[in-house]
Amino acid sequence: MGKEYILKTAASEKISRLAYFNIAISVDCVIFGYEGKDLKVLLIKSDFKEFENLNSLLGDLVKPQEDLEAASYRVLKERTGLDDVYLEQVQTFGNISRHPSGRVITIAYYSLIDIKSHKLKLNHNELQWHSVKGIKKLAFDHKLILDICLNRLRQQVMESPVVCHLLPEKFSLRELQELYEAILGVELDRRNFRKKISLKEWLIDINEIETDVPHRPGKLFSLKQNFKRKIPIPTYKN
Amino acid sequence: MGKEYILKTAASEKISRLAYFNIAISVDCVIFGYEGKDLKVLLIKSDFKEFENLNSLLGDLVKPQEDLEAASYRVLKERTGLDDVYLEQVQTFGNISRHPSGRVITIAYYSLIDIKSHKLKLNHNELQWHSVKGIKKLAFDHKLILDICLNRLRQQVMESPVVCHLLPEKFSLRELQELYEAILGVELDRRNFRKKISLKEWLIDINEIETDVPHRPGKLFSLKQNFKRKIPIPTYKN
DNA sequence: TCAAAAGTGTTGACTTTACACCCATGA
DNA sequence: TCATGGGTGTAAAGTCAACACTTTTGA
Repeated sequence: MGKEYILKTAASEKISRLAYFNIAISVDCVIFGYEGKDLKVLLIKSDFKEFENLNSLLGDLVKPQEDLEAASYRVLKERTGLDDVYLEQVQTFGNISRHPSGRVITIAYYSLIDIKSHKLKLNHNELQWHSVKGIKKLAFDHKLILDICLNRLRQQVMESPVVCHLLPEKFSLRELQELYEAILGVELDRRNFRKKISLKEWLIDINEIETDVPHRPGKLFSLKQNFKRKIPIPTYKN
Repeated sequence: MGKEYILKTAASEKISRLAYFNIAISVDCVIFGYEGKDLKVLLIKSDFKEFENLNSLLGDLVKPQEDLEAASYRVLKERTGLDDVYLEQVQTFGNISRHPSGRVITIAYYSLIDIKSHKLKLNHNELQWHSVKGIKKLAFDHKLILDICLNRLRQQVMESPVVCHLLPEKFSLRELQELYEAILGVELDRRNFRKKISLKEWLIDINEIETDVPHRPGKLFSLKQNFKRKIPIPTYKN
């Protein structure tokens, strides 16, 4: 059609986009932990009057010069003091009415941390671990975000050893099995579970055994180095 | 710690967030099609001087009052004239340097459309179908986005019948198998493929047969109604 | 009658599940 | 010596992969 196509330049685009500059971007982190055979999530009491007495996920606005992952890491670091954490992007939520103070699009990440070995600075009692099972209602659309992240975690459990990040560095196969059972909400057969795990070759036998258990101690394992942290995303070359 | 927590209200938040209002949001659609036993993607010649002579995905900025899915549908509608399209969010890309004109975070969707039965209004020759196989380089980080969407599509192929949206309403099992082969890049055994598909119970036998084929015509099938469009996401109640 | 694809079952290999006993340790 | 979980193998069921011939249609 007769329309002329004039090439834009970065500079001209910058100007024409001003009309769109009233959307805010945040990240929300579904921080999973595991303790007492129970999958937990770290929540904070909402500081929004609209959601008084409800908990919410941990999140923050993304800074103009900050990558999305960096923002998530910052939230984790600020809230838990941890920086060696498994983190994965799950989904972006952007309904126009999801936030009472205006248009806020949020990119949801889940992360997996070991509650016990990193005693995190729960710097005030409004920040606490909650059993995932017991959570009925959260501020904003955070219950939906939690549910979707939990689904993602469940999908990943059998395909990748990421869930080991919920356990201490060294763990027994029993602990790992209990973790799987907590995430999936099913009971697993011990022999079959061990067989399956050993076939995957995710773990190394570190030649140590449990201590302080009131029964025969089990062998301890560690996640192989190459499975730690995120599977690298394909790098981008142009 | 001694810090006082004052409840925010929507109104006070709105003001304090002004500092963040210089990030733009876009959606990019990886529009897959299928023709001549080849998986294709709809690309447009980039109108950015920085990417002269490169193609890019179809996308647009999200309007302040527009849901993310709505923005993707709008892009599809504007570019293809279609509005009954399968659409799925894949991932969000937000590296600070991914766009030459400033901070643009993009939410990538893939969509599946049937090239033949909806002759789309390719309103100028800068908008064209390209074989996915032959694409080496695209504008921005669009090659990365394409690769990740293609991976997602490949994952979905065996778990869900969404790929049928790439075929006409009525199709033969041969056509479906060829589509699977094109997406996965492998050859499949005809008997095993048919067995597997019939076990899934995704299709209904509509009691029609192919016409205009120079050989014995095959039976035609249709995707069962409940598998059309997106699997509904869990609704959110608070 | 030829060319082309439709339609259809069986076998062996492999994977998954169900299941039970003896062992090592701490209390 | 008891209670607790550690550690291990096998058989049956189910799933997956490989493979070939007859049928139907149009040209």
